[in-house]
Amino acid sequence: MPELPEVEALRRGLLPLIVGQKIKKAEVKMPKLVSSKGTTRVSSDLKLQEFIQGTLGRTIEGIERRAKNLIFSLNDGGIILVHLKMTGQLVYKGKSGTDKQISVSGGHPIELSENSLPNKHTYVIFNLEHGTLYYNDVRQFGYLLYFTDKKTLESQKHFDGLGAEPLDKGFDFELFYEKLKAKSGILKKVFLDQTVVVGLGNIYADEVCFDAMVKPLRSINSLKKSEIKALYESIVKILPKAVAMGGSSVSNYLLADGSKGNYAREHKVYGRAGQVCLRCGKTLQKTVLGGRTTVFCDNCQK
DNA sequence: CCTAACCCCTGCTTGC
DNA sequence: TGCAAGCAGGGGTTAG
Repeated sequence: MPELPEVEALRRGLLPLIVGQKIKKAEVKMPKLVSSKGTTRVSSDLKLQEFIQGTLGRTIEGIERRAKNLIFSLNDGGIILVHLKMTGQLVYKGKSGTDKQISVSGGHPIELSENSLPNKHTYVIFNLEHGTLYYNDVRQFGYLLYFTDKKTLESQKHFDGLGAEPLDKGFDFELFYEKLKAKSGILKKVFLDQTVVVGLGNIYADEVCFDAMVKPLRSINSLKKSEIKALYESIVKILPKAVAMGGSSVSNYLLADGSKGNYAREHKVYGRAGQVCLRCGKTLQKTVLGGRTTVFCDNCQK
């Protein structure tokens, strides 16, 4: 469930591996993934051709991130927008013999099927000069969209309504406070809707609330300034740490080289309902908010 | 304008 | 053992 730390860790991992490489050819095995996003996913031959032709022979010049989106810029001004949604992966395998995708067990080489690419869930393959970039997505929720230039991307309003970037220098407490106070409703729902601050998903929303000792079910208008300050401090503490640790591999999230992130072991509440609170020892509670499982400590979160 | 419910999809877990 | 229901959740879409 790639959230901001996972997407950012992936971006940083991909940079040295693929920036500067030319796309020799893109193979698309699931045209709907490059045709549209949302719930009405229809394959389009036109979009498929635009994607293949637009990326053919272009060089990847940079990778940026906005919220949980990855933005690949091409040397002719073209852009590939990638969203991993729940189970998307971008894994790069170099041509050098160091990635044989074979492991040795008991002296006999065995194939690691989970690391063998392409696999049954590989839907887009970028053949690069020095290696191959695979897009895998078990549940096919993610998408890769091609735009001829930045203006076209902007005109389609993909980023409209998104809140502040929590890793940016400009993300200070006053900004967060003003944006949060302008909203109403339940704290966690506001975190998940990306309008105040982007990048928190179900994992980090719960982790931030726990760290700040604020219940995720609290209404925005009940929050004291000191509590909002605590939430802010937890966001700017937890997200960079999670990025540095490669994110949380709780489902099938992988880094650019196919390895797993290490932040899952830092989780204090996510996935721990019914277990003891690591801060006060009481049993962690579970509830459902906006259709999402929510875990918190009823004792030490206020 | 808003919010809540539904939906996209597969694989793993749980219960009978 | 099998098989169905439940669950995982980002976020676009739709109904109200």
